Amino acid sequence: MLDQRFDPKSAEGRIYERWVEAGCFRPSGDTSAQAYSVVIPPPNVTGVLHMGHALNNTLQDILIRFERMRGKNVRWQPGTDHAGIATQMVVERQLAEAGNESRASLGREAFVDRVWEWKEKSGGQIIQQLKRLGASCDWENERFTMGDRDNPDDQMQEAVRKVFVDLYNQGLIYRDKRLVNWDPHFQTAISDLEVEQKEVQGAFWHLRYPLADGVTYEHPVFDEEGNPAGTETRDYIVVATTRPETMLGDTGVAVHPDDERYKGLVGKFVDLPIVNRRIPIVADEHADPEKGSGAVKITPAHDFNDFQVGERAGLPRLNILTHVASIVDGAEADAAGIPNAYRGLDRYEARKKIEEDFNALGLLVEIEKKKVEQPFGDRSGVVIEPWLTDQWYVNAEELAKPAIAAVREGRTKFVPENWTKTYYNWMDNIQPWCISRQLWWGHRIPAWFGPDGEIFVAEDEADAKAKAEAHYGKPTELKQDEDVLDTWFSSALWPFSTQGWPENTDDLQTYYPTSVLITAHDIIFFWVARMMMMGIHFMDGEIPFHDVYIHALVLDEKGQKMSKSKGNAMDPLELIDQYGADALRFTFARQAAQGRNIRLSPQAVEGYRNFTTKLWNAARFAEMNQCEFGHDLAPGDLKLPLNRWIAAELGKAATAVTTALEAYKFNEAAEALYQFIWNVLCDWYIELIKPVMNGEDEAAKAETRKACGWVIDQTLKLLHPFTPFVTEALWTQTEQEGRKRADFLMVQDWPAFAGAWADSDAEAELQWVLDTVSEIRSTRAVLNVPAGAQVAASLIGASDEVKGWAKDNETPIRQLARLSSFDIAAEKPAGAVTIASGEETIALEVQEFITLSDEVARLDKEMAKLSKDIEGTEKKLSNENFVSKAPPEIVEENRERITEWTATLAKLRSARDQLADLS
RNA sequence: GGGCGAUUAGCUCAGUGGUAGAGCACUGCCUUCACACGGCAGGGGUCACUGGUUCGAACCCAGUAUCGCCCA
Repeated sequence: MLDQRFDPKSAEGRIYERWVEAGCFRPSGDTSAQAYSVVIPPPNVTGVLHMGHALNNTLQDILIRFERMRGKNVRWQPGTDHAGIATQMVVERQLAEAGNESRASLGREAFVDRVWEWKEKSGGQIIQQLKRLGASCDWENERFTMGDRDNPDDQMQEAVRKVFVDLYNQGLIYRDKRLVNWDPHFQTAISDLEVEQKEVQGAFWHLRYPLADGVTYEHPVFDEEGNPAGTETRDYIVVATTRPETMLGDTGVAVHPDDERYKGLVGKFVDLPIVNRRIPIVADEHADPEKGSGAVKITPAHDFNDFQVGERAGLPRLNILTHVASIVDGAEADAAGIPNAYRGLDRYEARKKIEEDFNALGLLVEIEKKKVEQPFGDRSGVVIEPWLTDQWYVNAEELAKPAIAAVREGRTKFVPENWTKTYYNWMDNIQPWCISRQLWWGHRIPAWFGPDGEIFVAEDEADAKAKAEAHYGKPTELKQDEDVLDTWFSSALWPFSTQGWPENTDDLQTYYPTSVLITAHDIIFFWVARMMMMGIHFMDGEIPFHDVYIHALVLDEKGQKMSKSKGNAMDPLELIDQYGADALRFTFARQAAQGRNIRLSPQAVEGYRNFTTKLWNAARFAEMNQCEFGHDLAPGDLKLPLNRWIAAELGKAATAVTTALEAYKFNEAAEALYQFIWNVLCDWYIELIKPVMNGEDEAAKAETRKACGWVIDQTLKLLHPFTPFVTEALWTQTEQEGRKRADFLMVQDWPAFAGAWADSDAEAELQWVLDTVSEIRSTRAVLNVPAGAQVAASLIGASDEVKGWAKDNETPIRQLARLSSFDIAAEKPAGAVTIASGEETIALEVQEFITLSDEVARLDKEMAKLSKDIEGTEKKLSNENFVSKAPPEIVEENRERITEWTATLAKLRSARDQLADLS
């Protein structure tokens, strides 16, 4: 006997264990079956499960379970990425807390050992959390982007080395000195995507730069109202900057070529104050005449725009900052002519001093407070410095070409389709990808330097040495590059490295390309773009995934992004504790409409928990009524219209779910199931079979027990991808003597009925029963007939077919509508209230319970509505254009409506007239 | 500045050309033998606005407004 309700807390873990033990998550390995593969977007090894993960993995699991049940050879590839900065951060913090030890004091090797230890012990928490969600990943094939600690020949590492070496040999990886986003806190380069532009309170410093060589010019001036007031002679030019300290590195001033004010100054020079550097005034369109004075200082070594201006104008690049963002000292400072007072100052101290010194020199025009955009490191939270360094780059532009083409040609499709634009937009403007990081945790770059700086790129040191010997003509000492690769460099290989590449394994053959990548839009650049580039390049032009499904972001109830700092983050694990994983999953599915974000509220989750309870109780009812589970049924097996009808409804639901899932319309699939289970199966079918179960007709009982058990079995299958735990629990617990469940629900065959159970006769009959019951109930309620009162009813003017339906369904109708009798009559009993619908009439003998005014109101209201509907439809039909141009079936439909409504209206009017007589 | 999206019931949202829907909330009734995490019945909407296309528009087109996200 089933408990009164499902207890997720005690059941979920146990069920999951049983699946794992039975190896249910393994690919079937059936090579005759179609392969279906998905790689998990590998979560960060330091990560904990947040709502985004929960949604992402729920959707993946729904598809995975669905396709597994459809008999495909399914691999859901799990794993984590090694998250260079994040992981290094965690371990450094631990070291500091534990014994005030630093990364530097420990040394590289020992530090990396510590990171591995941390990873073994506490890394990958999120993997355990995914299991609580019910994720049916192929855990036995779990991968880590750093591979295996104890095995330097590990294939995950080999893949990274091979990709690097190959791309280098193909000229697609190179070393270059460019501006990078430098994180002065972590002292490494970071990617554009790890930089967040944030608006903060800042200022524009308006500075006077004196013109060199005694040059002067006429500058327009304005009066207090802002009207032109002639010109004044100036021997200086004003520049505005948000970062005054960078003036130490200025090597030019730019004005717009069309700016009349400064036309005469182009080609002249400025004496840069403080450093006394003579720098040119150049014309460049980067200068915006509308902004500030229209003249901008150019610091090519410390600003991305200025870098380009400098390149166009041939300006030198002067570095003035160290790796911790203080002003340079020593030879570099000598070369740049930086005064001693500035050397070694932190960037913000330098800013203050520049301000003071300009003020003292009378060269500070004003400090204009305003909001400015500043780049921040997303992990360090400090302001990023554009910094000139030697780094390794991937020629992303070249790799992007086939990746763009693959989408243009439809070989990879975005769902919803509008994300292709975002993809193109980024890919079309892609910048060289800086792949080196000044970290210790990561894949060490397989490049060695000779004493003269000659570079030898090779998969291992021996190979590099051999190359060096060939180059120098003798064995030569080499030094490996200190840097590691961007984490995303290895993640980009995920769809093929996880399947055994560079070996041409069976897995690779079978599971690449993957079927679909499921991710959120904010990761298109990180994931999709990079995997596309690497996948196509290294897999002979074969795309890494056929579809890319972009799902919503999960927002809080107010529609705001969840974040720790805002304090509005909901913990998926807490919701799972409270309502069960199934409830959370179903909530996601139900709300995952394409192209729209999800606002999550605990109340919604509670509602779907109630839904699972509803299902549970339906099964409980079936069990209490000796329904038979665990058997097959064919369309001819059912004779009773009631059972044929529910089978037909089930068939429709199954088709709806299948079609929706095939199109990634999770919300439609969930909706179809919700409607079927609650509003059809529970609200009607179970209520309708109660009289059968309590009745005397043993044959009907036997068939209904079979039908009901079978329908619930099929329903469990259909619902399983969405709510795996409660459905599996029901599957197990409804196992009956003599009908053992052959296997877990999760490995059952997906119900694929096509139209086999469609049954228009049964559907018409039951639809009539449902309508009849609803109309009687509604009339009773409107007329305030006491809920418990049993009233006599009769059916008048029905066709023979309807009379037959009425007779066959007399008992259920009586029970559901609370009738003492339901007879077929020739005419309305005196005083009875009538329900008019088309040709037939139902008379309710409720005189003793009702007031005349209620009945008058009921009839008037219905007549008013009908009249309005008729009027509208008549108007439509009187329009010649409508009749001639609209499809005939639509016209016909409208004509039929009029006929039916008119008949009903006439009956209502007659009932109303009789009432008027009574009063 | 560029791109994308949203605007439908009190709230959260479905609905891509043919009589406006769901969940929650709300109102009334019901301790009916699966379920009060429940049942039955109800109330509630100029589908943001303005034009256009069409026999017919929440839906297609153009524009406006407001809000959001991404990129520069």
